[in-house]
Amino acid sequence: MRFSSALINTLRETPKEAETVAHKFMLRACMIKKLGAGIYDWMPLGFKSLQKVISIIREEMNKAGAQEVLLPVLSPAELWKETGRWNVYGKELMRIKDRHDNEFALGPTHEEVITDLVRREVNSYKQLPINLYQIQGKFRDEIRPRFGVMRSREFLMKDAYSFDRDEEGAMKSYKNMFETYVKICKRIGFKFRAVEADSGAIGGNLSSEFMVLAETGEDTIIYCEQCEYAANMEKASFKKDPVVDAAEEPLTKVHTPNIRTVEELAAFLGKKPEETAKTILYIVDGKKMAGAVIRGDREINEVKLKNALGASEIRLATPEEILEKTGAPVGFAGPINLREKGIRLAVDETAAYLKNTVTGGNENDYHYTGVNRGRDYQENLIADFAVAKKGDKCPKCGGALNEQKGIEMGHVFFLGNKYSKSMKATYLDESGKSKEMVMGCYGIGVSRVVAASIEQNNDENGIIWPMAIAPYEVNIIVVNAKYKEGMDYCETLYKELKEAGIDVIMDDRDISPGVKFKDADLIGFPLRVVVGEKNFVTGQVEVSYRRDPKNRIMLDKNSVAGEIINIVKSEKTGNTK
RNA sequence: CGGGGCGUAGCGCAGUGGUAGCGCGCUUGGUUCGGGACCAAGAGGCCGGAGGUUCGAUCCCUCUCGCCCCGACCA
Repeated sequence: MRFSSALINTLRETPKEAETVAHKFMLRACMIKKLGAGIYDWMPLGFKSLQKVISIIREEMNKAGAQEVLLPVLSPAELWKETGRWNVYGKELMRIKDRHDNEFALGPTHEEVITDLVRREVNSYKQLPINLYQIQGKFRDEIRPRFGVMRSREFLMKDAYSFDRDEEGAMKSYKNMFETYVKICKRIGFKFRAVEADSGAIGGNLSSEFMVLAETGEDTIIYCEQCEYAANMEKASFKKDPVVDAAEEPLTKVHTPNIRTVEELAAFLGKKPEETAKTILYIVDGKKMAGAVIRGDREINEVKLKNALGASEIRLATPEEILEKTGAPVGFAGPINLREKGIRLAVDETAAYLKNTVTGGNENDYHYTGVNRGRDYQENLIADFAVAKKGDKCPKCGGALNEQKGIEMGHVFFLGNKYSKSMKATYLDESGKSKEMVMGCYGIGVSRVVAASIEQNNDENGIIWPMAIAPYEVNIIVVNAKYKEGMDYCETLYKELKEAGIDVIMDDRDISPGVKFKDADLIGFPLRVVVGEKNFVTGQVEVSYRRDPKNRIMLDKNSVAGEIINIVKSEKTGNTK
């Protein structure tokens, strides 16, 4: 490509909407243009990178034995009603009606559609296992689209679905995809980490997220400094403190006027926050109230709590609801006599074994001391729903846990029979018996991958593309387009590289050299060839890496093509230095 | 959904009750040519939309649409 004819309008100033590094540079480098909130045009330069990501994913998926399909974006509401997700998926599901008032969803993911396809086409154990995937635009009506292409309402996704005869086979498929994702991340050049994750609206009970490590990531990863344990904060657990054995004290009601927070309460009673237990009231699935008891110094992880309660949605109860149901204002809820008021009681492991703790009295201005579970109150369930944080102990080895931010580029799920059951996706085994297929599903946010890569590879001047997904691998800069000998040489070099299969762009624009250098840095082509008159008259041409701009290598003009071809080929096959 | 903010040229911004400017970018000509050069001449705007007040509105008022940020976290 000649720069002079490419649609690359770089911007000197950052459009004000951009927050993150990747978003800023993608806009300035003319990779994407905004059409609306969370809706973007992919410009030629951005699309080239996107296509390279697509190619890598496609190659690895094919190598893993998956078959590519293309499913419709538009899917009938009936399919979603069959699995119940028409309601469960919530407002994030984009819904439309046709002229006959029939309802449709714009696919945010395709479990229903693929399961429907497979139940119609696959009937025999001989056809299993099978793994089908597609690369396609997905639609999600995000609460708040953000960071450009990182969280947008329409985005490109690779989604794959595996169908197996049994759990054992499905686990093999899952591991196969896990390994494939590792390969994809490595080829793209990510610094990443695979972590245990919550399954969210997709379902299933085993899942791993592939996190690209970056400060601007929206997810927090909890990992162990000593062993392999790593989990999304939504899922992460930690080793609980040992149970302290102490003689049970009598239950005592204490007047605690205007004492509402744990800090106030602990100070008032001369105790530490971890010697108290707080009770937080939730509304489960929009109807019933539930109480969650946790140690005073701990925070509730609502994702874990929601799972423990078997709920699809929970929210904090309002002060009015609390007063009406418990008879006490906010700040005085406690587990004692709560179940008698028809409130389900979940107790976190941090609070379950506390001896002689302090809780709310369910009465204005009163708390209890000397509270012991079993003697003073009975729970519906004990579970782990506390937030794990930096400094906690690893649940596997007891080592110190630490935190870091990450961008979720992919997610693999072991689904089990969630969809095959509700949608009756069955096959006949050797004995003619009908059995449910066991499924897995595997997603990669393809457009997000491009942004995540930039987030991980940049400096103050712009993007630093890894060779594998750079829009162009090499940029040839003619310092002065009117210098005929230099220009002629560049033309020859350009053709030679192109013929050798190198993705090359030549900046042949008749503008001052500073602009060309600035654009080269901003867009971030991995390799730069500079042909300037002063060097060229002595037969020298300068080559440099974007990632190491100060290191300029002077080459004989006749050896440039060969060198470049070697560098690009070796970097693309993963031999990066 | 709650709170805050912003809509004026492609991008970044000024501005005024009498229908608009600046910088960058763009076009043309010329001089430059190794880190966003210079001179000259140009093109480009229903001042987000609708209604109202007014002799007159981009400006004041009302509504609306769009966009951005923060929050939707606790006893």
